[in-house]
Amino acid sequence: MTRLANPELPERILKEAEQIVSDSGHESLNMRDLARRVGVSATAIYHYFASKEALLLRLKLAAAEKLNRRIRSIDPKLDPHESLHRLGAEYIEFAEEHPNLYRLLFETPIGNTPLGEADQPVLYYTYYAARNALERMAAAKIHRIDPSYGAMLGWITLHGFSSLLMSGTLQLAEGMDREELKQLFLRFYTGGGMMHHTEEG
Amino acid sequence: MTRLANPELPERILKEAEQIVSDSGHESLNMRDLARRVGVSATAIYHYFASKEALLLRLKLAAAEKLNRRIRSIDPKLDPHESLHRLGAEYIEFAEEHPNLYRLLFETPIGNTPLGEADQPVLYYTYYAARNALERMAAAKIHRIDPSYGAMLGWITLHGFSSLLMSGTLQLAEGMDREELKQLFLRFYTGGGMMHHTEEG
DNA sequence: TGTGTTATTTTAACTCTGTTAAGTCAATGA
DNA sequence: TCATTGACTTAACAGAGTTAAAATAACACA
Repeated sequence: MTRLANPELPERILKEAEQIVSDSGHESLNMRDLARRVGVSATAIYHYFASKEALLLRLKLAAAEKLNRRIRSIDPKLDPHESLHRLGAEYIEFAEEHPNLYRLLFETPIGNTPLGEADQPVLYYTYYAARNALERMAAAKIHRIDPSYGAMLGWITLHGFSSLLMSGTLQLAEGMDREELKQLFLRFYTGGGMMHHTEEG
Repeated sequence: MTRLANPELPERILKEAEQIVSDSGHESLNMRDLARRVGVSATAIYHYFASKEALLLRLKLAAAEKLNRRIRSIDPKLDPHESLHRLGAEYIEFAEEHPNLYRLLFETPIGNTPLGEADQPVLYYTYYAARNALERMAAAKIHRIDPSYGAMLGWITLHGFSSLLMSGTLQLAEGMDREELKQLFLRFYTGGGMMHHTEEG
């Protein structure tokens, strides 16, 4: 059966695949089903992507770019403290809006293929952004933590929040409000830490 | 071919399956291979476990118990602050020693089966332990954060650290020492937070 | 001791999924 | 015009989860 002209098939495959992953999680991506949706035979995909894993890796990078775009949208003229706060908010909101993309980003050691060197910056963007803010703070002598370690700590807490609450592994404990926890978290993350905060005390 | 007596087959299946998952990750658990190792036909497993997913769920609970045992081993006579610190150390060390079990614990929304109510406490043990310490602190008026929210924040950061660094998604940034980050993290987590710590500054 | 019943396990087989091999067909360029 | 290449398709294999049916072992009771 003759196919109607298929402009930019690889793009259409990627788009549809992202849709599926975003809707249902990477574990339910299925080559045959994907092909059917795109309107093409299953093996056609292999003309453009070496394997399912390669395709997932492309989606992973696309998801990272999507998150990074958000982070880049933060007004660079903000003072570093406010920058950090907005970074956290954007990060968490990305995870809230696209939990399955977030899972794809961090949950899968996609096969055993570690990403190439070239892709690292794409996945480390949050870290670099946080470090940048901390370096500006250090320059202004606002505090004394090492920016590299500090940025890592910041990222760690952001990831903890996003992963633990958004992945569906875990509900909130009884009587807890997610929005409230989020606000508390954001202050905790940029600010005083667990012990110094005064909240619902 | 006659099978030699098979005392407690389900236990042997579980043990072998845990071995595989712990060594290679839950994604590489394979019913046929598992059966072969145990020395039994593939379908024999289904006499004791309804499905692969059910088996993984058992392993997940077993992994949770393993972590909880560690937490319970903490001397209850410690003061709450020291308790929290030890809790963090045990948690992280569990993740370091058994990264694949840790992944099983938090990474898989095993199929769509949310755990039953009865299993929640097993998976929330860390949270309860942290909350208990914070309640003791609150009682002693050491600080004023709400113990429920505080415990959640603590767990979130512990999970962030364990997940981000242990899952292999991510290497340490250049020039960073894992042990150093861990120590810094533990002080951050119980103590002052990112902004108040003085480290390598 | 024999015999019926149940528990335990095996063999065969089905389905679904990733993937490879081989073929079709249209466009293209010498 | 014809060989070559690109963009696909159909056929088919292998591995994995799972079910159905058959075989064997264990056991309870007459």
